[in-house]
Amino acid sequence: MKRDSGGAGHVLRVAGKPLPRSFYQGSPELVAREILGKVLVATAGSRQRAGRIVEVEAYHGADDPAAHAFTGITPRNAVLFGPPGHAYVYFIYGMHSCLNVACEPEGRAGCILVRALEPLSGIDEMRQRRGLGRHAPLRQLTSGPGRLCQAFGITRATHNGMDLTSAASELQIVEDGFRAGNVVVSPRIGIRKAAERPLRFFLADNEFVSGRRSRAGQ
DNA sequence: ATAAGGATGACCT
DNA sequence: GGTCATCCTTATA
Repeated sequence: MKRDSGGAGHVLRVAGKPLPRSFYQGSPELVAREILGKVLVATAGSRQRAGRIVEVEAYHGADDPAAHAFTGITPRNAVLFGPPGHAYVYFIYGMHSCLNVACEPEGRAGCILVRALEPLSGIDEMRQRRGLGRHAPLRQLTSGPGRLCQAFGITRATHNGMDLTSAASELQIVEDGFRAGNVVVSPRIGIRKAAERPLRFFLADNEFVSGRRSRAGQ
């Protein structure tokens, strides 16, 4: 797929309906593997942003000390215990939002955290929302969970609990026929508890995966 | 390397 | 009511 310039009035070029609720009913690991390569789409009026999911992490419930759901249901994490396919958005470090998607059947907590996207469309708008210059490298737009939420305008106030499987939803995840190549598994990033579990999944050799690389980028 | 930043939950009184 | 440690990060130097 080609990237567009992100101009106003761009029409969605990713065909297809949002992924169905059944897609999210499995375990977080399973959903994490399968969601790689799918496309996150945010629509606002005639404008839209889209990016391919290239990096995610899986979080469980009572058996995962690093998960928000670990200590049981609270007002903040209630979405995780609800039906799958809904967005769990939380605010962290006083400035960033993070986007998760609830997995597992209703009553069981679990989710995947979206950590990085490859920008596909709405790129100019992403640059604006990120406060970057007109020629900022694409990698600075959506390589990181906070960055991608800023680029897409995702906040807890407007998106927490949103059903991503509804065709009418402002935020959706769709399949566009892309075939994900090799998937790499590693420990999750930035956590202290259960840090050894291999629950981070990303597309091998994709430049938009977050985190430190050998030299280039940041 | 590390400062910035704010919501949350746990634990008090 | 209040305080405090924690937190799935990012942009700087």
